[in-house]
Amino acid sequence: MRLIFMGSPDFAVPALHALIKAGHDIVAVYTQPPRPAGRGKSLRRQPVHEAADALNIPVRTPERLRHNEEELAIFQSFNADAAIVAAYGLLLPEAILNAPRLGCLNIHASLLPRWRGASPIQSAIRAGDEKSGVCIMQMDKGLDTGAVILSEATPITPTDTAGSLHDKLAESGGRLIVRALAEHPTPLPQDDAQSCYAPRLERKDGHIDWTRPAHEIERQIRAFIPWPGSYALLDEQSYRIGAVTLVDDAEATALTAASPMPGTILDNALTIACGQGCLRIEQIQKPGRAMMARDAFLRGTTLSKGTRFV
RNA sequence: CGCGGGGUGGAGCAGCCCGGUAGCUCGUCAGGCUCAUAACCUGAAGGUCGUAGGUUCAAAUCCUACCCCCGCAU
Repeated sequence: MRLIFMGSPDFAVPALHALIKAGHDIVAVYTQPPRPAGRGKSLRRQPVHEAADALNIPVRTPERLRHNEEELAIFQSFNADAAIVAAYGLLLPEAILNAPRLGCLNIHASLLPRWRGASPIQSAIRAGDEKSGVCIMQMDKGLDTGAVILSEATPITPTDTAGSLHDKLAESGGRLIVRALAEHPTPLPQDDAQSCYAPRLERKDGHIDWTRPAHEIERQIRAFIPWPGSYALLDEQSYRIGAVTLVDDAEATALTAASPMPGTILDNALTIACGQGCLRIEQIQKPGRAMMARDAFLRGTTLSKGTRFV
């Protein structure tokens, strides 16, 4: 088929490659404009942009599509059978949605209607969901509200991070979109009553709230790897926490017998009191340094017992 | 020229501001003590202090350039 591909981050790249491998004709790629990124703040092209360049596919990077008649005309002129959208990052106005013969199909990294929105992968892990997945939907006006054409579930393991799950789902997305175009399954409307939202994350969301239960903090830390990461403050400085393990109930009960304030360091093994239970820091990163294991960290850092992360 | 923090024996750090031939904790190796040990004691190996220049009688320490790593920004 004659397709327009719209996507930006790494998540969308496997889908682009899968479509090409399946023999589809990608007549144009839409992606976010190059943005200042990385050290040096130099302009950097989106992963999809890089991939499209490597494939010699024309790339368009409009700042917006709403109220953009000029871009709409160009979009229509591609005369595409369908547009495939994967984490593009821009809202599509109705005129765009209706332009291709088969409309616009979206690859979304959750089992809709659960986790509509910008951070479906992180949200599923943080909430403790047992599975996540990918949905192909027929896009409509709303935010991730379109009827679902195909879906594929992926279990979330106890050691999954957003990074590891992302990679599985991105690949799943590539498989599914190819199937959707080949099989034309009947779209199934979403049950809005079962929906929930996954808001766009900010750096600040990574600040660990030690008053929450230990198991929730553990999930957040995995959910926020590699971004935005989780951190705690000690002496005005930000320490990134890379991995923790839950302390079993018996030990936790003994360690927290004195009802320490959440965030308090309980022993010489970096065990931290939480709102409920406690957990042990396994990987930690101090300012300006690389992530390191607990024992390495403790060798070069003197922490008096009783100090508290905030 | 976006801002800031780092690169010191295998690991993590101190020393740098106030130049004077390298220190701490741990690891490694050997020996000792011990029923035994991740415990303790003794000893040893291991570093061109990121790279290249410069200043100086003398540079990890001051100056210049470059390389690599980390954080802010999505």
